[in-house]
Amino acid sequence: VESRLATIGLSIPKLAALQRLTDAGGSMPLGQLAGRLACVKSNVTQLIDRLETDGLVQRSVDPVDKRSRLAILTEAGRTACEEGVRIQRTAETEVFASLSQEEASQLAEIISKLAPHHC
Amino acid sequence: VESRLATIGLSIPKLAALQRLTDAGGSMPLGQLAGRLACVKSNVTQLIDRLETDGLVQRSVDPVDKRSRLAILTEAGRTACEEGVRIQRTAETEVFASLSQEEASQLAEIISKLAPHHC
DNA sequence: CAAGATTGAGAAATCAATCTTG
DNA sequence: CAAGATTGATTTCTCAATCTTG
Repeated sequence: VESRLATIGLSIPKLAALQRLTDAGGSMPLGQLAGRLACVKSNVTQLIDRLETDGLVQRSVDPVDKRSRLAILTEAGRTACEEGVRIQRTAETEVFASLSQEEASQLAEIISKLAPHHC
Repeated sequence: VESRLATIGLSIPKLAALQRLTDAGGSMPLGQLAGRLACVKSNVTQLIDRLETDGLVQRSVDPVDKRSRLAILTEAGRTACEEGVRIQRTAETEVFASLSQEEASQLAEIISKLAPHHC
């Protein structure tokens, strides 16, 4: 997955951030993004630094609360996200093709018990 | 797991390296260690750098092949490994206690299909 | 030249400390 | 003061390039 994403300049953490922004309609405060990505705020600060360098995201002061910064998807960011998701889906399909439908259900049930906070 | 290991100055990668060295009787060439840890050689170089700083491992030239360096467990390294394994086992037992015996078997079967190379 | 290891650069993640704003 | 974000330091990991020895 990683090597294929790299061909379009993305990585798993970068794509995850772009997806959360897309889910939220294109922008989100950095703190909220940290919550969605299940990581620490300083991590998001640096991740957005890199995405901003890539031209996929822009920062802007939150008009409502001036302490907060919004991460905003650019047009290039939107495009990269769509292409990244396509690559990701293809790779996932290949990996899980080795499981039967019943095994997939069992796995889902087991994961929900091992990691209840992520479901 | 990580926070508990941190109380004795270890981390998951550090403990993994100490365990592989213990398995091998106390010493191993760095390249071979990289194979066992399923990572790249440069990664092991740095990991052993830190373990050497901690006094848990020592480097030595391989008498057989002078290109190769051996990572050798110190007494402190052996002790830290034992204590780390104890901490790890306790934590794992707690996590998997939420699964039934049948679910544990199903998980083992599923993992063997998803990651055949690691079994 | 190959194989073992190291170095340098960069991505990713965490923590503690700090700065700004509410 | 508390909340949002950033900075600096450290760990971990990868890759490409290099050095040494076989």
